[in-house]
Amino acid sequence: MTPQAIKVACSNCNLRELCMPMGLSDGDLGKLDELVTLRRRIKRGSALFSNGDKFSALYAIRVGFFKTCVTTEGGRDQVTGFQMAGEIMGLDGIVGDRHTCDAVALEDAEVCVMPYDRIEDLSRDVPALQTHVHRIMSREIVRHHGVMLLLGSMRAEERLAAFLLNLVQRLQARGFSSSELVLRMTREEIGSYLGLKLETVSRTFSKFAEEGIVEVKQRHVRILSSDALRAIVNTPSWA
Amino acid sequence: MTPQAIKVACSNCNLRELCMPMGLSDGDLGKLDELVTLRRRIKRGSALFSNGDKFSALYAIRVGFFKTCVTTEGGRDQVTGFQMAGEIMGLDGIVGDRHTCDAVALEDAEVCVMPYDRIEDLSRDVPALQTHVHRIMSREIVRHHGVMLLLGSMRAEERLAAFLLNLVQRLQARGFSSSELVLRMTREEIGSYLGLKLETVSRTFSKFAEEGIVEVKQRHVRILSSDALRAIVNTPSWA
DNA sequence: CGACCGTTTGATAGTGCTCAATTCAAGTGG
DNA sequence: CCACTTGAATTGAGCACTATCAAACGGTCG
Repeated sequence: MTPQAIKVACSNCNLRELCMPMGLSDGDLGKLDELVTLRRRIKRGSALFSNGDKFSALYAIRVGFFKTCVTTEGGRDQVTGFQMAGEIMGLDGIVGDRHTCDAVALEDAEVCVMPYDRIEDLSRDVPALQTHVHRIMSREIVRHHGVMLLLGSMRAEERLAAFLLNLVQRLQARGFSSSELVLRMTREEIGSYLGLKLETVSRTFSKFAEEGIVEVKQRHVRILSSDALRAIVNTPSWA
Repeated sequence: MTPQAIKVACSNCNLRELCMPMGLSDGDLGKLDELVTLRRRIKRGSALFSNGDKFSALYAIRVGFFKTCVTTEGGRDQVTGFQMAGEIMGLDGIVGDRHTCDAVALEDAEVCVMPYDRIEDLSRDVPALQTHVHRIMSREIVRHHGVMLLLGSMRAEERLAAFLLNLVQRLQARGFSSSELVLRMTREEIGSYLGLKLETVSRTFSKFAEEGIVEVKQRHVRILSSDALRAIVNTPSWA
């Protein structure tokens, strides 16, 4: 077995605690290796899949950072999420056999391709995988509830604070610093995700910086007081 | 077989085109009847399940109308959706084995209880059911993308127009009028869902009425021009 | 019939948006 | 190597939209 082949296997992947294999026994984990038939590289700025594309597989991010966004005929545009290593993309395509959003790489990336029909077959044989697939989809639904809370009831500062806390929390789970991060997206993309204009995002960053909560130099952000951020999120303006 | 027993069966349910049995063959449909072990009545104002409750089943609405909402420690509150006959509730509970939102009946209701472990077992035997469960979850994810678009990029009029169109479209699929409807929720609940205050919802209704787009008498709404509503949604204010 | 909850409507204030100018970082080509 | 171009980020001023506070109205159900 070549080193190359070893690297493909889920059982040896350093993301196995976060990604598809999460919670599977060693025995089941071996079967999962049949699932990932292919890896695909996506250059920064290009799409892994786009609205209207035929749905055929789910994708696990190995390296890189993505945004997903929906667009309407009317030209309305909305970033629906940012995805990082170990996270699963493509669930939107199951219901109508076509993707309904775009998945765009914000930096050079690599994904594991998991053909959907194989997932269905394999999860009939491996109950733990079946459960896990359900969990992944349920987690996405619960995540959306959080986003609705954010978009529906928070003000600009609260939204940005929640956004930063969410990002560092996910980065920390991947072994990165919980106080320092490099944003992979523009102010406009952050704004779209948070339901704000880019100027408002920029101003809010500046405000946080003035208050000594964060240091911001372009896309480099250092969080000086995550407690302050948490207080902003947990203490609604009307309280 | 008593008439009572006949009514329980999915195979005889008048919602089978919309609900869990959708797209299943007659043979598979018979197996589905094992799934629904119990029906449960919920009085108006009380909860089918609440945040923190142990997750054990998914629920299909037979009659009635629900809202789902999430609440934070900080006292923030957000309606995440309104559900009507034939729709599935409880998917949020899968990931953490506990429900993360409340499902409250907005009128006297009745649901079919589908124990989750049976769903998992049965969908291993019935591939069509497995696919269908995945589709239901995927549909929920795609629906959330639409809500994000609404909350993230629309103004009050656009949100309310989109809300009304969505409601009548779902009601029409259930055989109701596509121009007349009775709102089962308060202005405050509509506002929470749309990220607006109740006064803004009320004012926007009045504005639509002045413009001759709808007739509004309390919770009775008659849509006079769904084209006008569509135009409001499809033509962003900045266009 | 009366009390109460939900709704409507008005006046005012605040938050975030729009338009616009400037700064900054990183390439690109002479 | 530096002037130039380009895209992103910052900052300012004025305004539009929605929230807030407050009062009056109406329907529903004990």
